[in-house]
Amino acid sequence: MISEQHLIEKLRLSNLRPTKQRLEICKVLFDRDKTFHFTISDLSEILNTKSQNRISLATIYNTVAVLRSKGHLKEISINSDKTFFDTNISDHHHFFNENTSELTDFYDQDISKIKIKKNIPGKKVKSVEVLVKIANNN
Amino acid sequence: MISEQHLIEKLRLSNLRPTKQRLEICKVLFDRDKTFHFTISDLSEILNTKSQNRISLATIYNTVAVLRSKGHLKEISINSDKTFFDTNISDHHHFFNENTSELTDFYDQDISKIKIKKNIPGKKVKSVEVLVKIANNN
DNA sequence: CACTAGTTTAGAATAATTATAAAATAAATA
DNA sequence: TATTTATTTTATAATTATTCTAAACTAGTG
Repeated sequence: MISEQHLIEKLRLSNLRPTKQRLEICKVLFDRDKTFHFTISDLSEILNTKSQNRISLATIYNTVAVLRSKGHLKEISINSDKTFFDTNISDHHHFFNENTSELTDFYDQDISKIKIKKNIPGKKVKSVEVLVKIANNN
Repeated sequence: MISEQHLIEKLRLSNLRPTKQRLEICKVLFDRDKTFHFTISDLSEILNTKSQNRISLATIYNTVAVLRSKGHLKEISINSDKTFFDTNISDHHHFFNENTSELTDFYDQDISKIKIKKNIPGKKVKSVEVLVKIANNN
């Protein structure tokens, strides 16, 4: 349970005005126990069933984009028709179940330390993402 | 330099008729020294400048899809507006340049050995892909 | 309260991809 | 070789996620 005050702080610290819409979206995204993997349409559906005052799709896109740019959400590198986001912004990785298309997190302790020995001159590493594709044994 | 005969074999072994269009596409894809990373629009552009008899976009989509399903091409897990494919179907990894959207391969010798310490019961690891996002220093 | 910069919104625009269904063609059969 | 059948190609329309636009709205500041 995260207080509204906490969410307001979070937004303010990123120079984002705590508007009604952003607070509602943030409540859905961040007031939960477990990591949340979602697409815009997932989020949109939740918001529209949950609350009576509908938030426009453009606002949902805008808000998710700005939260991502401020580092509160992570975009997951998966090739899909829809973009996936993750509320878990720590360095972690994913299992992708090829049978069900479901994602599961795994963390640094679940993988040997990754060290990239090659570097590209003039470029800086922004992120290292590991995607482990899994499927049924049979 | 791959002979036309070799490409015909390749197609036949996958139960694909070696049509004029497929042979032209396969020549572009597989008759090269280095790995080829491409999007449909890249491929389309090459085919249309290279040859006088234009191949329809639908055929390019169809052919790439069928080659992928037969295991001759790999779809790369990147979240982008366009889907990337790779003629290198072996297990290997990528740098993704966020400024130019270009991909660069890197191989096992360029990264410390990856060992996944977590496993999902009843599931088998199909692939481990590492995506390193890079960007300009400034 | 009044101002300003930031935000929301509906709807239009864009663009990748998929679907459709008719025409063309490769392979199989006679 | 001629005929038949199944596959493939094609132009075009349809679909769909995402971005753009510009007007209306609102939060914060003085």
